[in-house]
Amino acid sequence: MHKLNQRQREAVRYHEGPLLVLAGAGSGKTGVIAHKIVHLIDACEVEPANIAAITFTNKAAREMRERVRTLLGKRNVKPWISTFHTLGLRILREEHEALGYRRGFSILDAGDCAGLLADLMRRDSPGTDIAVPQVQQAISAWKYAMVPPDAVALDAPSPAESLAARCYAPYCDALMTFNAVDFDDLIMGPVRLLREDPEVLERWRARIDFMLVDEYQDTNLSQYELVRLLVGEHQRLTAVGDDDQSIYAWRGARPENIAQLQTDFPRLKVVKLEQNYRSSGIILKAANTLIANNPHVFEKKLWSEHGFGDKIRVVALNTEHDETERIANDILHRKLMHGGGFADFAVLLRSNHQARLFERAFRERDIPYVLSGGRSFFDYAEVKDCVCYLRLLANPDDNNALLRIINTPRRTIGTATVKVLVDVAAESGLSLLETALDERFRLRVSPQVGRRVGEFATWLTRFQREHEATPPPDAFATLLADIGYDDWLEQTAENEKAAERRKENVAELSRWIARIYARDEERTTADIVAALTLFDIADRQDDNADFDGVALTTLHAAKGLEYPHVYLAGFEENLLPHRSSIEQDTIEEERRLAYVGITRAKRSLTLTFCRTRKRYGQLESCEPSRFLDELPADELAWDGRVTDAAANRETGRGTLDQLKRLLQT
DNA sequence: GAGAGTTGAATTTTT
DNA sequence: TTCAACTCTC
Repeated sequence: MHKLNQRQREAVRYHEGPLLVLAGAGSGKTGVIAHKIVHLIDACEVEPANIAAITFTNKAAREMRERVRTLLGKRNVKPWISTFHTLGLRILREEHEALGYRRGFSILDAGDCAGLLADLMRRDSPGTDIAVPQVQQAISAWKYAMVPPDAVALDAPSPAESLAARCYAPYCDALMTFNAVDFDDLIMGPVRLLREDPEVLERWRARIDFMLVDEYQDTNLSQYELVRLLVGEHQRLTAVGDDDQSIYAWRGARPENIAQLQTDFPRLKVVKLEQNYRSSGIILKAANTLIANNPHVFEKKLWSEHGFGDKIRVVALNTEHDETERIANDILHRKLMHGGGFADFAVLLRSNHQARLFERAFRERDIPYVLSGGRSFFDYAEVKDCVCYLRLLANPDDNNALLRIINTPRRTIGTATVKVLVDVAAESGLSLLETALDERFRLRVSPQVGRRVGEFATWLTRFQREHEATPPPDAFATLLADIGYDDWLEQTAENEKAAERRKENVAELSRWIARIYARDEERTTADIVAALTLFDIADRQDDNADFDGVALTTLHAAKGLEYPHVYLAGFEENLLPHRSSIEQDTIEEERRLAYVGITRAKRSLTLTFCRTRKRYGQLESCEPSRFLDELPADELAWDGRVTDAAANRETGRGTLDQLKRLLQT
């Protein structure tokens, strides 16, 4: 506690009513939340289990848990620290019956849902050129805005939206029959229930004495609603956020939820954390000046006790090729001059495709790097297969899972057979697994086919029954042996190396299952599959946590991280701000994105832009970002022949005018 | 079930 | 331009 500054202490100690902590970048907010949890336990005698601290990502939750554990020392108490979705799952698990779900319901990830939707879209409009993600996003948007299928207008202006509207209800119905939920349902379901059932609402309110919400500016409508409902009249809520770091509006985040707090909680107290412990004075000045161009409900200005530091370098390059070379060489040069590791450097990008050139430049120079994003563990086919088997064990109605594995490993059950199975299931109202053993299905296929499908269904049903009481890790091992999965991986892999990798993935999954089971909170197969799905093995990336490489990451993925030396590449119009944001007039969010990028830097910041860049294989001329003009000119050190961004733009405009005039005459 | 050919996307992405 | 994903065919 003595390590905290006065504002931080105030935020920790105040618990009498609703509190909003406006935590600027690098102001130590995780520490504040962690200290507050401990303060509530120690000084306010709140029951640890009745404290709910909610984050957005598993990573944030893990960090929070670790901080709290360090502060608590040897004491073994467990405040509830989880993501929004895990909180939703916790409620749904206990209340699933009220919402019409059966035991062991499945959680479908985005990929599963996309497949399901693609199917529904094909059925509605064969040969449509509307992309699945578009429809998926529209439906997701309705869900997190709490708009039910029957409230959606079918005659939407755009074809994509009206297709989404037509698919919305069937999509929800399909999930219901599969006894499955998607990620949005994990929030929406509990909200619906808490709204409709006062008794359930009371029960959950009684279980939560104090709520803390991290990254509050990222909450969407249904998440805010969940918080509001659970907090109830006693209003013991601490929301921590920064409206200037809201960069997820495009996926439903409502930075206005921050201002909304004042309306919904008139007694709201506001504490601003403005002391920054990360960056040099010049970097903060740049950040402050830039973000001052956005409208604000609460004014905020970062300051620090660090020195003023080096000026911000602005480098103009001719091509994007020059840009990557320049940055790569610069990193090598600096490392040589000042020592330190590669991990002290980060190249921040607006979009993923910018990364490719950097990868090449880094490889040419043997610069180790870590790329953000990338493939998830669960994208591997073999991992998906295994998870589907587990899902099916927990939830025999999970048709989606059954379709994936009915012929994996090969059981000579082809598409034609599956189609008959699906048709009969639709007619009879049975699940696919039940249909497989049903007379009506057998009459429609040849005896051999009927026997093959029947064998599989019988085996699965029996396995399920016999292993109901088996610890899931053991059941999984037996299952793999029964289906001869390792053999199949070997047979189908292109080479030995690939086979080894795939088998290792399965082995790793087994280890995860064992590890989750050992946590003692998740006992059933359904619990474990849910944990796997919501978890996404983010910890894998942490394996490389001590890997010494340059961070090559998007601005979005860099949020919450910090680096001594930051390069912001592509500081150009049409890239930052992005072209589509200019078109859609969402410049403010782009400005916040630039702000997030700038505030990642501790000691040095370099902004680069190119005069030309290839787009769709065509050379286009570029202008420096308008945000360059919004930075304090005195603190910029220009490198390259261009000395003034505004002047540069003027000349560009002048030439354009001349061209226009030429064309007119 | 593999290989060739075609088509489409290039803004951000966690759960 | 370039790559990935999907489709079609044998």
